[in-house]
Amino acid sequence: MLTIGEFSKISHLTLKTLRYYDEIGLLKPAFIDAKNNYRYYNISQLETALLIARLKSYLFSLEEIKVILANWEDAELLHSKMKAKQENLTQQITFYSSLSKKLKLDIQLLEEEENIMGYLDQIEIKLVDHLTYHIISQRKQINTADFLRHFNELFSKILFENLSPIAKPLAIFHSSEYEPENYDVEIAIPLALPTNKTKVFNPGLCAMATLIGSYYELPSIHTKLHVWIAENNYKLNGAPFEIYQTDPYSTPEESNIIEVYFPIK
Amino acid sequence: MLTIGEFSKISHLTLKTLRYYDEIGLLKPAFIDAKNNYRYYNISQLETALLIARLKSYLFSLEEIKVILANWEDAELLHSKMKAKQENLTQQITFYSSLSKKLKLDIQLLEEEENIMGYLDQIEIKLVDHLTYHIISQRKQINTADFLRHFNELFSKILFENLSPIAKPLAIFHSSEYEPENYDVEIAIPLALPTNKTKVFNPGLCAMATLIGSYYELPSIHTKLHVWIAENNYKLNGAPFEIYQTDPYSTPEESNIIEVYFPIK
DNA sequence: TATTGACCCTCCCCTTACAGGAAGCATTAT
DNA sequence: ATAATGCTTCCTGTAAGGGGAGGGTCAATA
Repeated sequence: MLTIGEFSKISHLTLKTLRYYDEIGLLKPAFIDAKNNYRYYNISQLETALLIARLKSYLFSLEEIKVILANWEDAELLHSKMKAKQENLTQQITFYSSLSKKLKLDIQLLEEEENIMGYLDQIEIKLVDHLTYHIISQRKQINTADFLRHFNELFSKILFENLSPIAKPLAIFHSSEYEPENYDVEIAIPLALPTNKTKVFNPGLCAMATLIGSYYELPSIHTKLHVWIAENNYKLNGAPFEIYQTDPYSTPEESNIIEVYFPIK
Repeated sequence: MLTIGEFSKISHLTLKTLRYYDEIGLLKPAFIDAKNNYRYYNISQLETALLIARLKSYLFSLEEIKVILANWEDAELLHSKMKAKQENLTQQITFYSSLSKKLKLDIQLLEEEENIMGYLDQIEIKLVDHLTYHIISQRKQINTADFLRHFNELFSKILFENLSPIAKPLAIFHSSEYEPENYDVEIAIPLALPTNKTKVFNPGLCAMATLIGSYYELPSIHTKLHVWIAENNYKLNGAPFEIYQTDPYSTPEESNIIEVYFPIK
């Protein structure tokens, strides 16, 4: 039997860590003296501690490690978890690599003594008096991560019912705040002929900017439009919407073209 | 002036986030109505929000971003921070890559139906009745991260005073628990002749195992030794120590050779 | 045997960057 | 007038412990 101090010394886990592992049930001491609450560990628990440390070094969470330990006999589980973790790691690596690239570009900009926010000045704004469309649409509260899925849902419906779109698809944003997991969005497709399922979409005068690239630049476009609207003494007049000029499903992220409209007066 | 909801919609920052940024002083609304505490933002603050989001995407902490914003005129500061962050990122990438490699090896082991802890069985333990040394030593509370630095300190002292080592350097561990930032370690070098600065080091009978590879395998060695000592009915008899057969400074981590000794009886 | 120093315990607060929700005003639309 | 939004503050929770306070225990020494 080892005291917690001895166990700590051998396993290279701090006292705090050992007590915490006890608390969350990851590594409970083999024996606890009832009268003074001293923790005592078995020699064999040292190997469990090693295993935990190894899994932790692979960035498993303690919760995951607990599950793995509880099913230690199940080699298949361990195997799949490790496979998943490696997949995870490679994703992290590609994520960091692309970040590193972007950062490098910004550093270059800085070294050429340009402002890193300079790209904002590249965004052009046009006034558009928009056409009237007959649209078929679905309005929903969605998670922004599932946006594409909902898009495709409507697409297949159109195809299935043999309706013919007359213009690119669009999305209208009704949310009154930014809530990425519960976004009030209306996905719509303009049709050539009005039916009992279509409605009229007539936003009137709009300020428009074109976004080329990843969706994550969207706040820049919105900001730019709002600054422009304020500077030119217009007022917002209805829900903003976007028209997708390229298929967001098959187009690589960086060459997406999205037109962003704000109805104004 | 924009209400918090409008600002949220444009900037794609949630209400929670905006209130939090206000709280920590990262992005304070331009105006707060004193009678109802409503927050109102300037249009120009949208660009600040964009900047914050951009820096955040580069994994700067909010605290770092605050510093950068406070010194926005200082282009040199921004440049150095970004350089540092990129250095940081490349380190992360190499770290994840090496992790991924190790993980891959373990997955292979699993697929060959071997236990991933099997390496423990490879560790051989020998009984050694150790020689007596005259050592010159320094005992200190150190941070394990600075271990090598302290080692070199003693080395240069030896060189400077023209003393001749007779055996490899060693370290004796007196800590009663594992405390990586405050580790009670005695670094020692055996000398040929006793002087008034040396003392006798005579650990007696020891169990010994050799660690080849990175320091982070040390808990395995300790565990193995303790299991062995318990199984063979010995008892610990003094502070464990390590003898460095290779120069930890110039040897690549994975081919380090360290002998780990536990005095026993 | 008394004491001292080492060792152990529990409990509470702190960390990051918010999310979730409750309870209660304020404003706006119908 | 009423209802629906919108805004506020306040509390709790997250992962994996670290830091420290305050107090009980153990083993070796005087």
